[in-house]
Amino acid sequence: MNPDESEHRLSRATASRLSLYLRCLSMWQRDGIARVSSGVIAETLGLNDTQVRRDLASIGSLGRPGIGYPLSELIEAIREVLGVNRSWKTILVGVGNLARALLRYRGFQEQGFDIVALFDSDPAKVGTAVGSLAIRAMTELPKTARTCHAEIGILTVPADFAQSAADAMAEVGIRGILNFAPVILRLPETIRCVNVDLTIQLEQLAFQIVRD
Amino acid sequence: MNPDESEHRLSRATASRLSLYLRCLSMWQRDGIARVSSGVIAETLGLNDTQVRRDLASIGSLGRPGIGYPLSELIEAIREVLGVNRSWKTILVGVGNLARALLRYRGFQEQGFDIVALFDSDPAKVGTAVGSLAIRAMTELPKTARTCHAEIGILTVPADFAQSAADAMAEVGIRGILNFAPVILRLPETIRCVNVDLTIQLEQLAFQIVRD
DNA sequence: GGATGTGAACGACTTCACAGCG
DNA sequence: CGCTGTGAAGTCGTTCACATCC
Repeated sequence: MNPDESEHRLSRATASRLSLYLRCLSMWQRDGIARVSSGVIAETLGLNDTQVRRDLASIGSLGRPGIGYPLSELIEAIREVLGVNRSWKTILVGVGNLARALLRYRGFQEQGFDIVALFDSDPAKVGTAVGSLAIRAMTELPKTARTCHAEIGILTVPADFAQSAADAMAEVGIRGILNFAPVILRLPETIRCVNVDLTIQLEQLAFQIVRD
Repeated sequence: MNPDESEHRLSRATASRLSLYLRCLSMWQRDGIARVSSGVIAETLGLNDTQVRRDLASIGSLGRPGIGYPLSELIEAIREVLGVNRSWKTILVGVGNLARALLRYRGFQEQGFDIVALFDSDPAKVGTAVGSLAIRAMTELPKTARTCHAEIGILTVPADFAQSAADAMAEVGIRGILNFAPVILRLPETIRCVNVDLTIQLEQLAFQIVRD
């Protein structure tokens, strides 16, 4: 909005909380609520209210003293800084149970992640479909991914196939990978990667229980 | 090992990295490697080597100058502080595609997370089985969970059913919940919760791409 | 009174620099 | 020389306290 470039490059800690805010703000928007205060957000998520204000202030002065934040403007502003106020063409490699669970979940589509193609190396799966999406052979990945300008790749393959699938993605201009395989991928510096390792999450849960 | 209580209560940041170390250490163990240095671990994971040494020093002086760390002792020590050098009786509620993906993945079992019972509210599923585990009705949860002393609950139900399923878990002595539903659960202070919200992970990926 | 935004204090985490062992 | 462990310095993130505005 401002003419001056005031993108204060927000910290990763702030960015991950903005996603959380977005979750409860969207919920309240469905409930027809129009305004919200930092105190309510903090209470809901178990955070400090000053922290919420700092995070929200870092994306622009949307709040008004005594009033709070307007819900829809706030949601739009957060979606903008997170980069989800647009559509991301997404491909998925490895159509097992996990992939089917992801495809059934409508939250991705709502947040702009548009899954445009599925790939699998299992010949028995190639040619079948999940919903309205056909499963293609890995050999078709380069051409298909390039023609639909896919930028994000979801990796739901077994561990021993993950690196080669990631390499294939890297070669066709994918800019970010959401990796569910429990391996550490070697990727070019230009490609971002977020790992979802469920064993790690369970270990952290165990740690939190035993440390009490 | 020491007679004095030297549990220096490690930070959450350190704990989450210990899980990462465990991943690559286990990998190297399978490859038959016996020793490892902080530099190699740091390089593999894209971290600073001093940080790796600090983390490892915080769980005991296992390293030897000029030599490195003995792999198997290190793995055992990390598993101990994370609380995964034991078995955790685990129940799962909501047997959809995501649950089937988790059940097929053998990594949980290997790290000591022993899934002992499945529950679902869909009468069509109750009575059927996944692998060797029967799917039970939600009404059986209290008795079953108590008799097998379940301590961890995995929640893979649709969003609108998550809170009530979490309440049911809380009532039977579950100490920690791994929640895959995209909702913020209200839980007693005594119950730990780790949320795996896949939309949040995708948003963080988008953010990392656009911020470059 | 009710709520935001922010300098300043505080605390947590990371990295540097280096002593010391193998 | 290679590598660990750690005081000290530096960086980053959180919380307090309060001026300000509705």
